[in-house]
Amino acid sequence: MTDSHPLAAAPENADAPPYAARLNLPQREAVLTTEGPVLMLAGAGTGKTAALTARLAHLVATRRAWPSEILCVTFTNKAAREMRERVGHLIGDAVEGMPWLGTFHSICARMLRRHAELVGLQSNYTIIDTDDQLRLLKALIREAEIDEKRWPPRQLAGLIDRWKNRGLNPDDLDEVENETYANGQGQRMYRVYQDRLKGLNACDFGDLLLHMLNIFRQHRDVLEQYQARFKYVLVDEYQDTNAVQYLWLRLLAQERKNICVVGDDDQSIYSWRGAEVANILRFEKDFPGAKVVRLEQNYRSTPQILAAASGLIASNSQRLGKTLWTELPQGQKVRVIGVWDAPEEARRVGEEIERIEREGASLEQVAILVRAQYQTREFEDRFIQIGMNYRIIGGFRFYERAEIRDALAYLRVIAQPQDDLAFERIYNQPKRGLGAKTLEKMHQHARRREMPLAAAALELADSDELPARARNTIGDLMRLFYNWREMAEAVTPSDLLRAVLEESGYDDMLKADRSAESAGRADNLVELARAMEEYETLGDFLEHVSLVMDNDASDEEEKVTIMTMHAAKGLEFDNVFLPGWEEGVFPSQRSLDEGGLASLEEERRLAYVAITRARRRCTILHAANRRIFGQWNSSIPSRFIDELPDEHVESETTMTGGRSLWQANWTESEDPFAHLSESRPERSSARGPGWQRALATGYETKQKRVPEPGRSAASFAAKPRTDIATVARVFHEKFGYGEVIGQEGNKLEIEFDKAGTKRVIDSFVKAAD
DNA sequence: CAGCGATGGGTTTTT
DNA sequence: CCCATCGCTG
Repeated sequence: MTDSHPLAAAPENADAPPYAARLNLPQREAVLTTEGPVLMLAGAGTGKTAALTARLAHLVATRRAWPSEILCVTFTNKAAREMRERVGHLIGDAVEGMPWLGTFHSICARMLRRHAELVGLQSNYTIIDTDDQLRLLKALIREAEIDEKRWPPRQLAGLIDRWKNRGLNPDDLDEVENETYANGQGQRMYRVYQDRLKGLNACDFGDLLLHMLNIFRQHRDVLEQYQARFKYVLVDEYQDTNAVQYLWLRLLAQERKNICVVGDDDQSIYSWRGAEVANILRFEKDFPGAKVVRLEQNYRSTPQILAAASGLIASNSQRLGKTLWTELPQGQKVRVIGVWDAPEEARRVGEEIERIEREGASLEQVAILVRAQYQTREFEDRFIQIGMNYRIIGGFRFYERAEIRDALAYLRVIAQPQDDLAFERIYNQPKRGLGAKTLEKMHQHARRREMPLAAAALELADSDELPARARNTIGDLMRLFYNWREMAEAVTPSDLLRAVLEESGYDDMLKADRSAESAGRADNLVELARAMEEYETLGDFLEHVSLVMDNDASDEEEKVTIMTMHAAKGLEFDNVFLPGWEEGVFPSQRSLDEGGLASLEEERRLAYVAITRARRRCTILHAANRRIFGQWNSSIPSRFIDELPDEHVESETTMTGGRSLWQANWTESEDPFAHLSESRPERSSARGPGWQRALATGYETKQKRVPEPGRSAASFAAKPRTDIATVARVFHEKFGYGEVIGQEGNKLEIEFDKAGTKRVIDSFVKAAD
């Protein structure tokens, strides 16, 4: 790169090792300052990961530390994986010897396996997820005879999480905290929950960190062992650390003080789940003499995008302050488009994407970033209609699906017979005729004999406590488990799973279920078995599944990405669309209500993150009307739009001129109320401004609206299918089963059983059998 | 024990 | 509006 900016005048240093050769001056400084505390303030797109990985490579290459002596912490598995890969490019196979590169949780889980007994666990403890956590809390709340309506389990779960995030054990709660749940029962319930987890030889996500913090605090020898081992500590996304993570890090780094943290206070968007920006703001106090390095040269975005984002974030008061600059050539102004309503917004975005696609852009380089998940629907609907490939990130994760959790529950009971939560999940799944009565009996017996549920079940199978039928069923089930445990010793985890699914009757259950989803469920289980192939032992796999497994669906096809702004952090795209910039939506009303100015500033940081995802083009949209939870709201443009510097923004609205606003864009082929008359006529009688109801109803008298002509590129591209005739039964991923009542090009008109009549692109349906 | 209607709640999300 | 969950009923 040819540097003209004085700060970037990094002399081409022939002596510089390869990993440092392409770094700019501040980056190089961050890499080469190995001793002592370093705070790297890295703005969006300034190459912080490059600096971080180079630093790691430098430490190893100069023999300052073995890979196994470096602690490198990230927040997400994805970040950890990426880091491992990039470090691998720099130092080669030595990266294999980096056991301590990972997320806070996976690193703590690994440590905790070694020291489990210090907190009353065995080393094969189970890590429970939020679903199990909730079910357990619910049971405990019932046992405590607390009104679960007034004091919902979710709330208690939230409180416990927050306490753990702050590093608080049950004994550490003060009166005020205690009072926050069920009139002073918070502390007791927290304690009961922790005790019960120990009994189950289990811990939740928060415990992984809290247990390790407790161990470090109470067992100096253990702490010293790790302090001695970790010669260098590196932390990514430091602005996202919460109190417990901060305390844990501080203990580990306080001896050698070779800690390098990387973060950006302007990108702190997770305070609502316990992250404390304060951690980054006070780093210099915690580690006196810390070297502060600012990375301010942006390599990602055009000057216009950068200026727009910088102008916006300048409205925040609480920040360390950075001045981003770039040498990239001029680009286009940030566009702000005002539309009438959400459907038009989606339509407009679709058109824009088709346009840039025609200009040769890849759909992979297009993202739509929304504030809240519900906003994705509108785009999904629209994209299905025009046949645009898209993927929605977020929502259900693979391992959160019921069938996956069922399968895992079987495996957990096999691996860890004490896991009552898992046993309870599957003892009657598939249905074996064991109901609440039997469960109650098992619980009673288990409590009396102080043994796990599965063990109690085994004993009951040999007693007269239960009716013969239930007794036999349980006996059979326990025999199965006995066999599986033996099998677990001999076969691979994935073969074991296949046997379990077959012999438990789970496969048969899915086969018998003729509903639309069951085929997909079976596929997911096949996929799960396949994912297990790479694990040697069941224990390995179970740990990975609870901590590490995420499904980044590997698609071959190019797709537009639709996701939340939160999920987009750390990513970049050539073209970014930011819909829904309206007061109440973004900034979110709820956020404002709950957190006041601090929340507004966090929303603004979110806007900053969103804009800085864009490399070349950024388009912001706002609609005048939007239906939220069935209610029509008319809205005004987000204050964030006003805060964008005028000279870098180009505004446009479809609602111009003296004509009434809605008419401006209402044509035969494209009317703003298409969605109202489309297949759900009852919608037109929805509550709403009277004039709107009147209009909608009036328009509806035309009955069959001429469907929008296929103006989308995608719909021209595909050839009509000939394998689907009118009146054929078909299945559609989203709308379910239906009957084809018309065909026009590659578009089918289908009367769905559940979803009404819709026009869809034929490639989205398959023949139903 | 399954299936139904009432009910209530509905940002952001990782691990 | 859409959904998940719940308690009641057959």
